[in-house]
Amino acid sequence: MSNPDEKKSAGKTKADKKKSDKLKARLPRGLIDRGPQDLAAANTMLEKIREVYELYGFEAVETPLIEYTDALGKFLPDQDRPNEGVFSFQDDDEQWLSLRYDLTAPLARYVAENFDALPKPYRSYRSGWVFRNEKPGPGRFRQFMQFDADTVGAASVAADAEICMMAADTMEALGLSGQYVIKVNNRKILDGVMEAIGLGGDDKAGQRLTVLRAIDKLDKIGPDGVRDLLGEGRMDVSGDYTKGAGLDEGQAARVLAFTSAGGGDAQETLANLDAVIAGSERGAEGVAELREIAALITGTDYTDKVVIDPAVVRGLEYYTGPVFEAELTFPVTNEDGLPVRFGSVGGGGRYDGLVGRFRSEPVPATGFSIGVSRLLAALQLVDSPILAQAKPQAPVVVMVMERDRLADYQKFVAALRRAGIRAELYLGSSGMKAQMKYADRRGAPCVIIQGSDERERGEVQIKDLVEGAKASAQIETNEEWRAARPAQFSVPEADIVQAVRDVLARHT
RNA sequence: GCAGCUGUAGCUCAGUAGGUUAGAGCGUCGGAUUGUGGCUCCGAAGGUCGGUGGUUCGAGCCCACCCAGCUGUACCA
Repeated sequence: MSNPDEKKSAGKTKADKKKSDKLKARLPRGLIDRGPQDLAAANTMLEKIREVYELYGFEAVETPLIEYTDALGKFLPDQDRPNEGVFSFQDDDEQWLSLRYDLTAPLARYVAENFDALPKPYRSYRSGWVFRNEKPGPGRFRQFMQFDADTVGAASVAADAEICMMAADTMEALGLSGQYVIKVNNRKILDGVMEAIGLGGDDKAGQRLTVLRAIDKLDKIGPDGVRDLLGEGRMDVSGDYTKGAGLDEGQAARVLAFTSAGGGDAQETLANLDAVIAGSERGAEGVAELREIAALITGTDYTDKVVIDPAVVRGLEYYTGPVFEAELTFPVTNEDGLPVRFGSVGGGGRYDGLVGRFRSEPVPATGFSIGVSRLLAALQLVDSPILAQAKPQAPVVVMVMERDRLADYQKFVAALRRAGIRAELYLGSSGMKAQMKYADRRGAPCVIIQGSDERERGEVQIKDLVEGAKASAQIETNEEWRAARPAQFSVPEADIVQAVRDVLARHT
């Protein structure tokens, strides 16, 4: 070649120029790529959930990722900040469209639009990506997957109870037996309490919402923190101040009495709640509904799995009755060994008003949503055996020794594929060593080698890479390693399929 | 949005009170070994020191502003 210096400097200037022009490959924050292991794990999980939902008689339905903005929420995007919270954009005709941020609002739209054609109660499930334009955090992404089941057109709390039992069965199917709890509460009780302390009426809606959010943070900031948020406000450790709901001490005490009404068992909790809501008609209705749910669950397999917890409120406004939350009961730590606050991995409740937005008559509905991405992250952090069994099998690699014999190699590959064995021909341009490295990196169970020597004998070499790796532990020098050709044997061409099967059988 | 912390190679990080050509480990690629993945050894590629401006004879280091990331918090229809 020419003068290396000259070549180097010439190459460098060129590369520098090129580099500054090049796009930087980067992923927007809060979004992730998923590799083969992640996909296999997620698919396994989705399949388990789907089986449970099917068993309960729910049918599949899919709606698009994009909806008219007004179908998702109450208002059009703020002209100045159209992407606040959701991702929104305008169609050709200037109508606002948004990426869905949950699967409930699109279902309500679907049911309303096809109301007359659907059997009622309509029971359906669906999974898919949803999008939120919010600050991401551990286990929180801007695109994530949910798996929902809903019963529309059934006002009975039997529908709510069924949803809870199905949520429990789903967690069992995911191998989380004894490691989760489905918490149930009823919005009407809290509404009753708020009514009783003078927070009823439309003009107090904002204040009621603040109370809901304060209670929602109970497990994070404790009763004292909640008390501050119910009153004047709270200063957190970072010095950030959150304005409170402005309740007086008596009112706050009343709310806190409600959240701490949980007893040793359902009967005790219900009795405590009766006392707390004394005098509120709406509250009494809520307790009665909870009592019915308890009656359907107590004494069954679900007694310890589905529990009444008055501190569960859910942040959303649209819930009108029973609300549910699925929570993991084991501690989760991240890669650095630090504890991670996972919160709930699923939630739901009754939303009797949501379909009614599109129709003149009210339509009762209840449903449950599993945060697939978050639950998957939790399962991965605890090395769940459910995911371990989902490892994809890597292909057998047929190596290319003689460039002009590609047709022969292709025949080997085809024979393996016909036998249902994942196989591929090496399609790169490198030599044998690189091909071995490639196969190793792919995780191939074995490679097929046929050079001129083997071809003349009508044979192929099969090298078992898994056994070979074990053998390498005993071998010190490379000379020895290469001479020994560990875990390698020769078979007639006609016996390739059977020989590979034998190798695969050894490693599964 | 608010607050704190952090930005040096693909990754994890050194970088001495401002002082020549900014380093290491891992990873990547190549060679020793033109037909054998591991180990070992040798070598190479890879950097606008987050950006801009300022102080200085001189800035990866000091100052200002900006940007990005992380953590907490708020919001999350």
